[in-house]
Amino acid sequence: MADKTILVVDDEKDLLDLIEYNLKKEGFKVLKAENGEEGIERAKEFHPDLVLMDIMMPKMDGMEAVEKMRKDDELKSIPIIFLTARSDEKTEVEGLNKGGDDYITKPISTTKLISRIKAVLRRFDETEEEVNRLEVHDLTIDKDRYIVQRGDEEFQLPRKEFELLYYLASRKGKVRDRQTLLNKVWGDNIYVVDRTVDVHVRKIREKLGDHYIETVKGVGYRFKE
Amino acid sequence: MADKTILVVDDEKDLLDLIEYNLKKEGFKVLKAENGEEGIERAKEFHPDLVLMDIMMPKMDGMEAVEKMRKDDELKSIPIIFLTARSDEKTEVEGLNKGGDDYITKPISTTKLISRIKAVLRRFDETEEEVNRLEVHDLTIDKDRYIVQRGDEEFQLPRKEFELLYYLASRKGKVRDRQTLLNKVWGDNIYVVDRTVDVHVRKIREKLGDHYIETVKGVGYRFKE
DNA sequence: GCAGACCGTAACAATTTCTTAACGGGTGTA
DNA sequence: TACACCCGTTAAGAAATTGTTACGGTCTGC
Repeated sequence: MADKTILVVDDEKDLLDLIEYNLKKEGFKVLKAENGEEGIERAKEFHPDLVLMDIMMPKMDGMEAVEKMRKDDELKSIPIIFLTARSDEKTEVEGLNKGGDDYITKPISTTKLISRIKAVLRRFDETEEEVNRLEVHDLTIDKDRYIVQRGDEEFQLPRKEFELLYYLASRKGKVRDRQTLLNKVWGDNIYVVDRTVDVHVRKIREKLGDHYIETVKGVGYRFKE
Repeated sequence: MADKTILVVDDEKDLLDLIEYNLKKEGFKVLKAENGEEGIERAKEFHPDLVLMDIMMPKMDGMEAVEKMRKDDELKSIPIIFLTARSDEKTEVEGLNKGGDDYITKPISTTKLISRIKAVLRRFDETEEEVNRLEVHDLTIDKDRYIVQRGDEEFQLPRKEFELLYYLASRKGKVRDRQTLLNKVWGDNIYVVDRTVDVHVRKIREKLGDHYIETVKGVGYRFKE
């Protein structure tokens, strides 16, 4: 939980400072912004782990800022907690629809604020954690941890091997020629001899056994269907 | 991405409604079912583009439903995302080699859910192009996999044989002389004796039987109409 | 800076695929 | 029947492709 950066967006400077003080005491890093526009700038620059956003603000209000963030690929996955003065159910619903992940009314006790923040961060950590897994045959290929599991065994493949395996496994059955593999796994304009793919395939087979990746002579490789 | 239909299967009505609401807001069409059995019925009827499937359900649980779907020709290629409660994740998911394409633990933020759905759809869009598949007589000639199927049999033809077969099969009934076949399958400026074609035709016949490619004496070859 | 992991490359071995050439059978025709 | 033409079939060697290993370079963590 430590080391998380939180962006606080509020036009009331006193409140901003108060929140900053309390968050820092809890070990968070804090960024501040005084309106939506500035908030988005900060977010783009620093990619905070969470945004605390006031709804009522000059220049660009919180609602609008959040809508923009949700449309921005860079920012759309950052969790947002709304702050508002009124406990008004209608705005609450609207706020959540626009893409907020939680909603807090002012005034709020700092302990409650902190616990909400931690709750949202925890939720995001968890979902983030479980998300990139692939189950093929008897393998679990976990892209978040860069680990391949088979039963109780765990294989720690080097990056390229892992990514090659992942790419093929996520297209189970489809043949891909070496050039395509290089483009997709190594990158578009990387100059590498295509036999490099062979060597990596061999290393994967060496570790996992050769019954996963099939060779299609004259064409390329394929993850076994 | 728009216009995609998503079938959500979950026994918790509230959650079902919440997910429906959020998916519709994203422009998806939504089908709902409250247990596995109903889910399969809906899937058969409407052929959704993706299924969001809860694992723990009464009547027929998600695991069982997915197994059934994977065995059903009509449904087997529909991508499935599992939903699972955090607690039973570890045990349940290990038995899931059957055919989930992803899974997500509850509770989940809607933004995360949406992004996962889009990711899976994107992956399937990319890979699921029916264009490269040819169905002739009792054969399926799949150029993506470089595999020929007949019923449960699979034939892995060498490249030239495969390409020759594919070329003829995709022009079912049309006769092509050897020179044309060489140009089209071997390439324009390849110097090869035309009897080579005969040998390849023979090999194909040897593997698949001789009732697919017909000889037209004095002219060339033809895939049987 | 050193050890070790990782990556790309080259070289050679092993394997598969392709091509050729040769022979034989069938068919039609003079 | 004899001949010409075309295709089927086979086997051998050529060619292409991949497997495997080893080596140097780079980067990283200690």
